Amino acid sequence: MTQPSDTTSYKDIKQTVLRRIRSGELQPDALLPNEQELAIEFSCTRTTVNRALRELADEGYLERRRKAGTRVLSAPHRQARFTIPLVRDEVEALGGTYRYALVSSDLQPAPDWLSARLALRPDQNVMHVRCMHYSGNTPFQFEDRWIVVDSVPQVEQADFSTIGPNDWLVQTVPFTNVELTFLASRADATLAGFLDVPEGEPVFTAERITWLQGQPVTFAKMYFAVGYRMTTEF
Amino acid sequence: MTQPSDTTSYKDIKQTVLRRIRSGELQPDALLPNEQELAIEFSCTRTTVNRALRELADEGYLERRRKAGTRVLSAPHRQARFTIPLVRDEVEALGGTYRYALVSSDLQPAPDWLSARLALRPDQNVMHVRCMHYSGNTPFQFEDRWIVVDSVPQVEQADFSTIGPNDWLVQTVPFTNVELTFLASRADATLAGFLDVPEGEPVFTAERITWLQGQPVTFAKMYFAVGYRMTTEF
DNA sequence: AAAAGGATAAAGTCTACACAAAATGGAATT
DNA sequence: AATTCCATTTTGTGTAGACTTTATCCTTTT
Repeated sequence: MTQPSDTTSYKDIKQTVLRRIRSGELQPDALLPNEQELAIEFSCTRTTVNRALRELADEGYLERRRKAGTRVLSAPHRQARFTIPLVRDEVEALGGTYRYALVSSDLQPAPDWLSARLALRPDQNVMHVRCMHYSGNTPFQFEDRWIVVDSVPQVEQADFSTIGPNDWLVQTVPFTNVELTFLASRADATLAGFLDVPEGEPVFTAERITWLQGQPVTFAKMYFAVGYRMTTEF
Repeated sequence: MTQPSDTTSYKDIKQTVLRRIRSGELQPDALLPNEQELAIEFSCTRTTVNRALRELADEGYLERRRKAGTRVLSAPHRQARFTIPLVRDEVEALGGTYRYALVSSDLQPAPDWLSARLALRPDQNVMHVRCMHYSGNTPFQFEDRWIVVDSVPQVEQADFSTIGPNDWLVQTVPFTNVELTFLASRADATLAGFLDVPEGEPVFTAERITWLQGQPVTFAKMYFAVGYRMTTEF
């Protein structure tokens, strides 16, 4: 239908293999024919088969091991991919007008819990920034962020009154590793005030730790407005 | 070090390009040389360059368009990949003993909100299953699930007293599309009872809708025990 | 029996080349 | 000035073949 050419595409092979898995023709743990044989079956080259199987493995359907061959994963560990949007984009995508406001920003020694979490040496300084993100006049997200001064010395000169710490960091320092956590937390008095919700309200929360080649860069807690949903399709 | 051969691998190219992005040598929005030119620079074939750039694009660093070329994404929309674990695996990974208990299961016409959510015709029947997942004797997750009978007729004969509806579905019906949502909800009296928490407690919640080629198969709400954290690294 | 070693099968990747598909930017037309 | 159209560039994907790497499985040795 869609392919005017008469050759077998790696996409065709992916589809066919997927169909065989779904139909039960290929049971969990079953060993697939090797690339050579599949190439003959689909009358294409091994290169094409390789790409198809490689992608299916990447998507979590198959497991491949040299010499051992390719197997159907018994419990396909399918992965949900969340694209983490920038707050501004998210607000605007929802039709709102993005507005940013700095709450506080000060330099201080890292509190113990943070030192433990980021494996900091005692007495390392951090910049503590708290800020609000609004959609129009409605609170959208309260951000509570710590930036490790030793990893980002420029932070001492940064002015967070007009630019959010996340935007500033993205422009300023690269990062290599991220740990992202979602959880539900309870609004204490302070948070309830910022988000304009009753105290005790459940608040969807994301924590994000960022490293640059093993060096901790920043820890952020993001508290979302009531009713926030983090959705993905796959 | 690791590559004994003297050829340039697509991995080398990926690393080099990533380094250039991180170092600022390649600014956001910058246009990369085309594959031909890069192939000459790295003294390898265009095929190899293609694979490197294709993967970097897939990982969210680059944007590629035919004829327009390859650009550095200004805000790399890096994606978090959550591997959605089976409850049993998750409990056992945390060192607990998994235990399952059926709460209720009955056949009924789909409630309006569900019909709307899954685009069901009026009067379609669903199997409503509620069950608990424990770690030892501690509640771990309360699952509230609806299964569309027209999509999975076998469900009328299924016995959910010993096997969880999720496990049963995985074994029985394939699926093609999933929508996954995370949110924070408030424990009402019923839920508080099941999870053994005070009423009003914030509860981390996941909703999952599954389709098979456009046909809605099942809708599930999973309420997690207090303190649950969904974490990923990337 | 257990450990060590080696032949071999399977996936992993590279080269070299060809043609396909898309979309941009400019030329031609209205 | 706007629109249509088309040549050209750039990525996308396929073929054919070779060599590399890994790890399994079998054989041999301890």
